[in-house]
Amino acid sequence: MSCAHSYVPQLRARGYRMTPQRLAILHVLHHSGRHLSPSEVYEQARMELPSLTETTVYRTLDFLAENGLARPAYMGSGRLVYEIARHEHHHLKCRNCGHEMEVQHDLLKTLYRQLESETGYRLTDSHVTFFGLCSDCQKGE
Amino acid sequence: MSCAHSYVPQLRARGYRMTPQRLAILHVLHHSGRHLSPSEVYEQARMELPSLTETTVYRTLDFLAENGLARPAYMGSGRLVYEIARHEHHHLKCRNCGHEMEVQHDLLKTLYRQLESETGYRLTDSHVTFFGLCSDCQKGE
DNA sequence: TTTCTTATTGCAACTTTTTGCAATAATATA
DNA sequence: TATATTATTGCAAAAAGTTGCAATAAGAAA
Repeated sequence: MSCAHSYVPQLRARGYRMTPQRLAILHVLHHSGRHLSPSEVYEQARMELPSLTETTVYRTLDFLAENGLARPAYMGSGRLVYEIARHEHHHLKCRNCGHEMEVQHDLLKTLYRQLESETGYRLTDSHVTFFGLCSDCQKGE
Repeated sequence: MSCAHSYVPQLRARGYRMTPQRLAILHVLHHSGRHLSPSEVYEQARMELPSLTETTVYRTLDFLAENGLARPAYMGSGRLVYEIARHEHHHLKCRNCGHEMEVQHDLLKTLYRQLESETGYRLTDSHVTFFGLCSDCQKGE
């Protein structure tokens, strides 16, 4: 029934369990394909699993992010949103119309290397969201 | 008394007013020199201005950020923290010991240009925080 | 100085997110 | 299949952050 079953092995491998709650939440993220806020996830997942609680949604999203199945992002609302994890990427969002596009992580590789050699840090991850005006909104100025 | 008076012209120029609340909050940010959470700002600013409310702290921090006097950052706690605005910069934080260092914005200039030419966007700003292991914590692995 | 305009604040109610803990249930093992 | 282990959930309460609106006060103008 739910394509979300395909995530079971990834959890098992780390010693975690698949549950109806996680299944429902993964299912919602997987099919939406876009960024969802915790309350959007809650509303949608509740249709499949009415007993689901908000507490569990918050904890599960955090858990999925921690384990690489979901990606958290700050998209400028001041609140964290989540999407299903695919390839590693970042976001570029228009301050005017809200249009979003993905920025491939490869574009940051050079910067990562540069930072590592300058600081001695070994980089593991980052929170990156760029803001600007998309080409359409630039015309309308 | 408060060095924060030096911020008055920046507000006036934009048609805003200086108030005891803003003065107290700017003073706290200015002297701490590090990232503070809204509740830390509240606690400290209240010593100067006991009548200050939390609502005002949230609104003022947002206002100062909006007007370039403070800089907001997501430092991995999931919550927004603020520091007084100096030059434009980003942050690099150790996932292990929490040590933070600044990343000069110049380092991102090339990336900005590259993004602009590839996407057609005109970049205005970004939320950027890098995470990794500092050199000390790498040794201890 | 006094008056006027409106930016700003405080209050109270509300929404969002987090936390501790006891109860539950997913899986390994017998 | 039954039992044991412990990851996971739900509940209730707390903490963090937001919003609408009437009252206040900063600064411009008279």
